[in-house]
Amino acid sequence: MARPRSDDRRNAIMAAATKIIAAQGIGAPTALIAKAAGVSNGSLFTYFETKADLLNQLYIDLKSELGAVAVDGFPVGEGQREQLAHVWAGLLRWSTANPEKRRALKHLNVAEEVVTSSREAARCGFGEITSLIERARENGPMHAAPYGLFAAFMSAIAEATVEFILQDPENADAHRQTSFDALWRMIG
Amino acid sequence: MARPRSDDRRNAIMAAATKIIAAQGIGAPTALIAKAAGVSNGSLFTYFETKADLLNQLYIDLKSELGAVAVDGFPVGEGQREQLAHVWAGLLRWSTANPEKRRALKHLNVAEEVVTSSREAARCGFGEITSLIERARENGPMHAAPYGLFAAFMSAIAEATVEFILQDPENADAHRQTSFDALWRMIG
DNA sequence: CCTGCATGTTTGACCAGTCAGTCATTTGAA
DNA sequence: TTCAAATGACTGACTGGTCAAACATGCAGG
Repeated sequence: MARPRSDDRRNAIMAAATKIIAAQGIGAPTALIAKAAGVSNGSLFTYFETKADLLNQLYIDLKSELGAVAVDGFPVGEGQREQLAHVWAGLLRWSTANPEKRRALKHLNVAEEVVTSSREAARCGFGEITSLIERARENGPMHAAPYGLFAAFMSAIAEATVEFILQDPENADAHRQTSFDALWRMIG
Repeated sequence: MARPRSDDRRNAIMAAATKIIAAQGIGAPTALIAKAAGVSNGSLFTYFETKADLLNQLYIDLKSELGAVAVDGFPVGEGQREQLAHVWAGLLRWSTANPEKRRALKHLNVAEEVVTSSREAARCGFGEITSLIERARENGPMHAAPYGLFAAFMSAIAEATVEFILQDPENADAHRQTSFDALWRMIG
């Protein structure tokens, strides 16, 4: 058998794409990504059918990683406030500790090339978080609001907080606390 | 004197750019914008030095319009809650009534081509709103939070709300109310 | 009223550069 | 030797921006 199509290469391309897209946005040339991955540009297209395919895969990958990190070490026995605080801290920690991944994800979030089915696929990594949120708000003033609206608020606040922490990292903890308190006040 | 460089043409290009950029994003070819404006592609570059110049002008234009609309009919004598509700309603009304302008603005907001000085220039249309927000939160639990963080929360929530209203226009009023209540709860 | 000229504007074919994706050729493990 | 995998020069499509020619307009003098 010939040298196998290694997953290592795939991952190298994904990692390179993360870096390049974080720096240059979705418009970055595939040739640059291939080069950064130590791969010929022709090879890139044996691992990903099209550029759009690469972007979609990367989106799912990053989003899933974010979801997984946020529920890691989930405090099962605790109250809702502590559980949500845990998830909140996890989201912010990953985003601030992996600025390139976050930045790439930010670009992918608004990219037209990333199709609906990819967005749905990525959502399934957030099942635990979704149900936590549902439970947390069901007795508060936002119980009647559609879930999507509330989820949009949450991720919007998270996004704004991360943006702010990256600008002012010294007060990261304070900003995290401020944003969580604001979020909790919003819930009820 | 020969036919003057009409502002009408400039505006036509701006309007066309709004439409095309809303539909295709920042990457839309200038030729398409020129065509939609009923102008040759060469002419476009007599009104705007470069594509980036056009994007910056358009950004300032749209953002200023949004700011102006939000403070239109500002209820000077009323309480802070009513004042903020007025601004909130104004922001959401403009955004939902002008989906193309909003969509174009959304693209421009994240465009690298739009430089810092343009963003600053656009901010001055929001002076009134800024001071209102400062007054509104100065006695609440967010009084210690940096202004930028709070402003980011606000515009993030507004953005999420608009997105949601456009998906579910029948319940626009309910969503507007929900989001304002959430915002007000956040303030204190 | 017409004609010719000067001034300034509009035009669109064109240019140079860029990009995603292809494919004939090479490589190297089995 | 065999053959899947890797390569990178190449292609065709497209883009922002240019520029020489065409055109509109106002005016002076016949």
